[in-house]
Amino acid sequence: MSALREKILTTASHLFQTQGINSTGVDNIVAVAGTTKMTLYKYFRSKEVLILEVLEKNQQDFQTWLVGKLDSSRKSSDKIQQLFDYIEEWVSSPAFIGVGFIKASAEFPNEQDPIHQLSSQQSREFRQFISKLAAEASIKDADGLALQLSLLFEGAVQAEQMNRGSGAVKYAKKAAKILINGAGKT
Amino acid sequence: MSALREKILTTASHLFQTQGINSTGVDNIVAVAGTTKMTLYKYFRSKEVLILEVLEKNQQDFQTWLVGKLDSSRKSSDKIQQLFDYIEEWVSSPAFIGVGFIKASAEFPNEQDPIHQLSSQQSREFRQFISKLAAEASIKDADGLALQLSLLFEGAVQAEQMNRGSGAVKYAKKAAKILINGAGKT
DNA sequence: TGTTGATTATACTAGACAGTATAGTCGCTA
DNA sequence: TAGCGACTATACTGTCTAGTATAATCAACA
Repeated sequence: MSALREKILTTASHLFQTQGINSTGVDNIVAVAGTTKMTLYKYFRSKEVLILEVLEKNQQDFQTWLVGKLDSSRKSSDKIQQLFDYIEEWVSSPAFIGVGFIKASAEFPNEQDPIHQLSSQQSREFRQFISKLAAEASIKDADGLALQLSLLFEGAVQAEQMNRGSGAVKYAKKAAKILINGAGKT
Repeated sequence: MSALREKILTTASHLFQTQGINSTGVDNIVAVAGTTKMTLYKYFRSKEVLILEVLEKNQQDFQTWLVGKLDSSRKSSDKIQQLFDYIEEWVSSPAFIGVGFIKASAEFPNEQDPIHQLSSQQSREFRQFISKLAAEASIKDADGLALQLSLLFEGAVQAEQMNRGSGAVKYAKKAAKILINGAGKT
């Protein structure tokens, strides 16, 4: 894949998170990425398509990283226990700038909007991923626990973005342990 | 206070939540409110001031409603237990359209922005309110529990907005009970 | 050297948007 | 009935933005 294309994607991702999606103009993106509008529109049909691709890339990068971490776990039933350890590691890293689909669904609340639809789909998929981990750990109401953990996750990311270094993730992790240990097993 | 001023505030609040703040134009607001820009700018110096007032009104309305509900509790130590019952009632009501400061902080991520500052202040104040309830219930780490409950709250509101009727609040409530009961007392 | 493809530079269109100016309408009250 | 204040109607300015058109540059390569 073209290096310029990549550069535009990462630049857009960064600007979207730090300035907001609607507040970030195409001119702004190309200026920071060191290219021109012509090139951007060569790779992306429209700003909307760019936004969608940024969302997909972000989610894929995170999922890939997370799955890689979890695969090093010895037993699959341990994975749900370690989930928030990795989430904390990820959120605490200096490179962390937020979760795309959370911000996007807030900025595009209209349910007919393709951007909103992709956002809520990603949120759903992440919840299903957690549910799978819960099921592997023989938890009875895997979907219920997954929903609760996803609430903690989204809340923590939100809080961490609202004021950085609030320690929200640390407490989310503690809460997650309590909820996991309190969940009934099959 | 002027009825028109009130009408503009509630109309703007509704449009901000359903379409996004940045995506809602002043022309749009006055058209729906059935008035003109001249009148809007008579009551609000700028769109930014309007946004700030909408945020303040929303939070005040919610807090007033919530405090009224909680005051009917017999013992003050019961209040923290009932908090999520009322939150569920509020989120499940047809009139619910979201929480202003969550959306606003997502759309205005710049920490220097007055709108972002007000949003994060409101989030902080709500957390302190929960902390006070926790302290009244003799919970040892009141601030820690309050942070966890606020994560559940914000996560649930977010989820409920992402797809309505997902039952997120119900599971948030269950999680809250577990966390409250698991918290150490002084 | 001449051609090709990717990229740049720059200027443009068309529409949206915040905010203002000016004149007019309507109802109330003296 | 005359005046006053709240509100409307409408047109305007200036700025920003997404997206396009056109020509120029540059590097690789045959």
